[in-house]
Amino acid sequence: MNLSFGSSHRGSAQRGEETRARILAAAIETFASVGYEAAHTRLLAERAGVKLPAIPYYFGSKEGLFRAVIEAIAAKVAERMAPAAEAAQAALADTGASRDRLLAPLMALLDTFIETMLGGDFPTSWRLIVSRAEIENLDSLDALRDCMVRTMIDPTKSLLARILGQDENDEHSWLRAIAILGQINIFCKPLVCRGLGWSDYNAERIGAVQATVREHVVAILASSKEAQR
Amino acid sequence: MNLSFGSSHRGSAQRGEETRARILAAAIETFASVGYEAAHTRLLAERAGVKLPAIPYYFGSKEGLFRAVIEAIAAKVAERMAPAAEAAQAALADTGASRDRLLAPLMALLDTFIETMLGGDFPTSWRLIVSRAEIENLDSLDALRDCMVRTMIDPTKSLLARILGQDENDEHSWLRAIAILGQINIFCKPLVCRGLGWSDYNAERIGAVQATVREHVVAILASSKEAQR
DNA sequence: GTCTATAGTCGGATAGAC
DNA sequence: GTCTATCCGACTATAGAC
Repeated sequence: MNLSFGSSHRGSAQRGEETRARILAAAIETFASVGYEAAHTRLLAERAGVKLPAIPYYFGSKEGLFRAVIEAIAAKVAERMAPAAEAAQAALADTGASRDRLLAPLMALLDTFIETMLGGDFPTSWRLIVSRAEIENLDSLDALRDCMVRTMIDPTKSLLARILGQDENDEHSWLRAIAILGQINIFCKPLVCRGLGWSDYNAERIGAVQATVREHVVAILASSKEAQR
Repeated sequence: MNLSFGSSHRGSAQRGEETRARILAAAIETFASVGYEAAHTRLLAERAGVKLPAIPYYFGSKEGLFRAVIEAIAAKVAERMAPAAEAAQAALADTGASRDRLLAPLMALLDTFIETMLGGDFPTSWRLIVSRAEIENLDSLDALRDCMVRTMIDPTKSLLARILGQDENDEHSWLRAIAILGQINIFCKPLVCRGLGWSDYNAERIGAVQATVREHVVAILASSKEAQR
């Protein structure tokens, strides 16, 4: 009996890695659905199909596990945003860039962000952790916050300011960028999704959100252009 | 000794009311700063300057206290929004209302909402509880959610749709209203406030947020009007 | 109406066998 | 690398004195 142990000396390190991954995956779901405090170690262990001591063993502590969860999500966001973020940086580096040369990467950045945050690769549970990150005060959340500022807020602000021919360090430039990103952010809330009668997002619904935001951004840029004349 | 008891038979009920109010006020601060789970009854009692059993005595349980906190905040929001919400309802009831007859209450509604959420009457701690309400799943939060939908989302959606001459029940009308309110919502996050280098909001900063949102709403309405021609 | 004392439960982390 | 068993501290709520 217990044949699987016949070759256990070979894959033991690998089995450890797999256990670690299983705990991490279950922890993402659990922290998202019940929150940090209510995600007791016993519950986390049960959902992962491991015994309780596996958590301190692999992650040091409950907060160590949460930190790992946050880093995994931030890495996924950064990976999905990378092409759009690099295109934005490239356009900004071009000091003589035309309006259209700047507008295209801005729209791509916003579209990709919506697609990343609402799309199937980014399950509802992840959105909840991001939402919590915005209000909770755990040190573990810094990684996620930095990721958001670097990949979204800063490029959006700079592209908008450059298109409008304004100083990108003006307070007004920051306010405008934050307001525009607020339009996307609010759709990450499950309350809003449900309020629309949507159980979850799909390609069509994501497209509708993208269309709405694009329409608003185009309008904002158009009216400011008019005001300049 | 203990002279204060000399006339205790007269004001005992009143003293009870005052104790209740003190617990409620301290609970608002505490739930906001550390969250529901981490706001232990011992901490709540200590912050209120009362002994622990006073909480189950006056509010039944910890969640009863939280429910009372939520209801107090929802009542305050409803009170501050009442004049603007009524003006919006009145304009919507006027089936032949002109564009300007609808635009003014819309702007007043948004301005008042910004003023309510970011102003001094609504301290940072309250904003945090509202933010938590959007993601947490406690039954106690329904009162606050209903208040927000009734006083803000629904009138904003209807006014925008009427101004644009569109069906207010269209999905697009909802998406537009939610996106616009998302611009305000994002400024409620302490992370955003701090990110702007602002320790807290003041009259000047609230004015800057109002100006940004107004500018965007005007642009959105203007460009849609153009598209209709 | 408010207190002290305590009951009863459950939290995270660890020691040590296998 | 994973398990069983257990520790110790902290939690909410209540009982009963004053």
